[in-house]
Amino acid sequence: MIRIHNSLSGAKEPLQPITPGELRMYVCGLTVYDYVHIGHARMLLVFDTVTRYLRHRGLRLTYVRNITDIDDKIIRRAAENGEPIGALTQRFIDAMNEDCERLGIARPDHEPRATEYLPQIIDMVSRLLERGYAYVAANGDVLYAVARFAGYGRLSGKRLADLRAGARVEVEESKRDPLDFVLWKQAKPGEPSWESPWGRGRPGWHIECSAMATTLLGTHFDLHGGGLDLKFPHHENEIAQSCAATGDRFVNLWMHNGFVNVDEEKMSKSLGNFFTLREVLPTLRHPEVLRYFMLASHYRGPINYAPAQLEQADAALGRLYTALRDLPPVAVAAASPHRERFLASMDDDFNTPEALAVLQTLAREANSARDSGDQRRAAELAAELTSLGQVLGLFTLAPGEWFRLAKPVVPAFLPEGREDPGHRQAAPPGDPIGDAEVEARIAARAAARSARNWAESDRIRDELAAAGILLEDKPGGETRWRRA
RNA sequence: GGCUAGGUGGCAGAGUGGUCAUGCAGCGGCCUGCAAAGCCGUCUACGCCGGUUCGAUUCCGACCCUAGCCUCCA
Repeated sequence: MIRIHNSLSGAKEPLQPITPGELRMYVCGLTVYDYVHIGHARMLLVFDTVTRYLRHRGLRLTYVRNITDIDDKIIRRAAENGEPIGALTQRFIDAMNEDCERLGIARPDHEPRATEYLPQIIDMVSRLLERGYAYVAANGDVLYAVARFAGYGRLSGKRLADLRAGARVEVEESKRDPLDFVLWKQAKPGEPSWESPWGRGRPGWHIECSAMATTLLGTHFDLHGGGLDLKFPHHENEIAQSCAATGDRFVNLWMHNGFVNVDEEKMSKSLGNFFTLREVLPTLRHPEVLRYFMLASHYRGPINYAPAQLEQADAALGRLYTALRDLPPVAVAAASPHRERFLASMDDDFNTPEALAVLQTLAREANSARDSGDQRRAAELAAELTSLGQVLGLFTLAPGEWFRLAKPVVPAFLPEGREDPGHRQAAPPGDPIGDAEVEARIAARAAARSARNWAESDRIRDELAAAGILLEDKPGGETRWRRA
């Protein structure tokens, strides 16, 4: 049985699909006005893992991840760039898709854009007005009347009185309650707008998700995810809107992924401590390193982004690839204690660190079997390792390919006014060497070795090492190499 | 101020009322011409103070500390 932590109850709950064998999941995606950063990547990877695993478990899953392509920041950024809004959003949607492809993140089944759902949004706002959950304010905006919704605050564990007391924002006088939020904004000159019963305007952020989710997945579906920062107020508001408009339950289970921190602080634009995938990926041997790094921590906890940690992930993943080398492909056993432990870990609220521990154990046992000469057993364990790792999106490379990839040498990139967090990597002192040249020098070394000329043999090895090429002499006399 | 998560060995990071996380780094050994990789062993961790218990890192209470949310944010 799969158990998932539900933010609504604060406890792990058994996953019970509304329709047996079938799941529907909505995840709040990105507002597209800039490149994807590591924090976004975590959300994308977490729900990619959830998707992969639930499907691996034989459930049919419809995965919806929206795109917010109209909002204040987009409008502002487009104006700054002197770029049409549609061009800006399309540019960053394309960039996001490229980034996802590099990371092996599968496209959702549906990727609705807010601007394609105006009729549904307007319809939902109308219903909220009809049912008395919304009102037209003096300035023409349509607002949600938070006090009308009995369950408000349940998801975030907040009480209306506490929220009002803690309000740190100046209250707009048009609001009846400081907590009321905008469903429909009146158009301002020069801003994109759509016709509505309340005049030209554009939708508030929260209503977009309610409209897209209920349109694509129905008024009651299984899972809803997003970053922890969306829990309040965005998801709280989604619940209020959707339940009030449809009278249905909306979502059974809410999942929230933790933040990516830098120096124990949340990665965010305002702190200037964010790193985009376009900056980070070129510092890694392969995008899988980032995936391994993310999987090595539980999805709900915070993770601290630091190059040293990515180094550790590189080493740990490299160890797995090492165990897979030079073994013949064999069929994967249908059942095994390792597979059981892997599934039990993942069934327990997607405990990926525990699942990775299973993979590492498989690697050790495969190496051990190989050491004791049991190639057959080693191959079986390696096959199992590969198959389980692929459930998590690992092992997209053949083992041999991994060892041909070098950790790249990149210049440091420093956000304004910040210390170098350690991205600068020293280039190997020697010149980079191509594969053919490496092979030639290894041949020369083999000749020296057979002549028992250890001085020459070691000289060649040191020379290669200086250029980032590491050699391993196998028992049969064959030498294999990898890039450091 | 209100609310919510946390504080685990040199580092990262799971987990559990009483033999094992796991990886990285270190140390010793095996293997190797020497290495590398690998294997074996080792390094005896659970913020602080009480309580419950035969026994607590794990349960309860207080305290200290950290982060997050309460404003846009994955």
